[in-house]
Amino acid sequence: MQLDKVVNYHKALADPTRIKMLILLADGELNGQVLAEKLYVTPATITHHATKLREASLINERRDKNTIYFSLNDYFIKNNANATANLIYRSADAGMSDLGDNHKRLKESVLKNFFTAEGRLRSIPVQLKKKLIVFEQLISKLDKGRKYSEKEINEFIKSYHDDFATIRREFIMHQYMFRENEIYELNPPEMWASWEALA
Amino acid sequence: MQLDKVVNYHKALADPTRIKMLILLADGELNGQVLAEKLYVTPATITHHATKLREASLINERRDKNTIYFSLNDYFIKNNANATANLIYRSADAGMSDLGDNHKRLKESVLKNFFTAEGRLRSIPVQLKKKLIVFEQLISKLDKGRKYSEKEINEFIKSYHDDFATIRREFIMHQYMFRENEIYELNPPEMWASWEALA
DNA sequence: TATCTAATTTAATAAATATCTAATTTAAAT
DNA sequence: ATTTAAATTAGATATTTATTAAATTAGATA
Repeated sequence: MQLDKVVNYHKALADPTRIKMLILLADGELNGQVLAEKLYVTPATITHHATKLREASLINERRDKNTIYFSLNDYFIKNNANATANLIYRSADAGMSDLGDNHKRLKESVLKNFFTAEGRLRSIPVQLKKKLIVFEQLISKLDKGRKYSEKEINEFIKSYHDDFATIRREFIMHQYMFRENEIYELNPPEMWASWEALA
Repeated sequence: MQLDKVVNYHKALADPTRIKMLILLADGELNGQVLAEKLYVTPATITHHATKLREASLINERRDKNTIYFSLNDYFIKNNANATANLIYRSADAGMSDLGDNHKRLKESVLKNFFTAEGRLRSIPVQLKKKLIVFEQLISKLDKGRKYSEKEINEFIKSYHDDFATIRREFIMHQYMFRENEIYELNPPEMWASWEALA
């Protein structure tokens, strides 16, 4: 269940000292001593908070001699927020209606640029919006209601892109599929992390 | 200071029972008794959580006779998430000349400050937004459609900055270029992780 | 080897918080 | 005016968590 993940993400951000740490790190990497000084707490406290931020994937670390430098993990800070709305609204109006022209155009452009003429995936988009378009294109090739073994899923993804592990993980993360006892199955579209939540 | 607001927002979502309440409410309004029953807690507990959710503007209430019906406040659930990233990224560098203006101004400022008169890159910006501006400036000097060897790419980057390895890696990471069999080539701009995603 | 430095762990404490039961309030309905 | 149903408040308890001082670890460096 990803409930815990969402809760932990918010717990990580539910403390003023940790938010201040992130604000400081937005200016560039800093080590524990410096953070402690700027925030008027002891290094032990920084270690404590760094652990929580690390567990939520909000920071990265780099060691240089005895010093550990912390920096932001941009990706997770930006994208985890969506996971919350997606979790809450999974059954809500993911319906048709206002598929704006913009999105239609973006979709065309993404499908054209990220897929080869043979239909292979060139690379995984970095921008979430585009990534979801790509994933939904792949997902549309799977059968609703059918149960897939992990091996089958891997083979399926590999027919589009070599990095099947990443993509398989993201399929779960964005709730296109769910896994139970090593068996994978599509979720209903209402549960997908579709682009509409991102406006 | 909006720090408290952001912290409170995350505190409100940092509890599994409250997230479950919101998930239930996504299907439509419910009163306290029903919520208590579905979540296996007492009405008093629901009152407690409702107070926190109300303080974070995540729910609305409507009274009908003796019954109070709770419902989601869509607006705040969808929009407060951005406030966090904004707080983290915006309040950094508050002293510099790029205060929340349009992108054109920021771009001018970045190009002016991060490049020498001779066009060399002084340093790699830490802030993602600025970093992408710098990268796009470099990328604009490469030829679309042309195939580059790794050595050529290294030489090209070195003409701007000594740390060619980092920059080359980031070119790939942010999808300005792709690499195949040691050959580098520009991606179309639609694939770039451009600044627009960060607003 | 001994020493220095940054970070972590440990143990203790104080504050915050999630939950319950029991009592109280609110606003009908009888 | 009494009764009833839903919600809130108050008080108690157990858990979590933010913080610190002190001890320990992990890497340099002399």
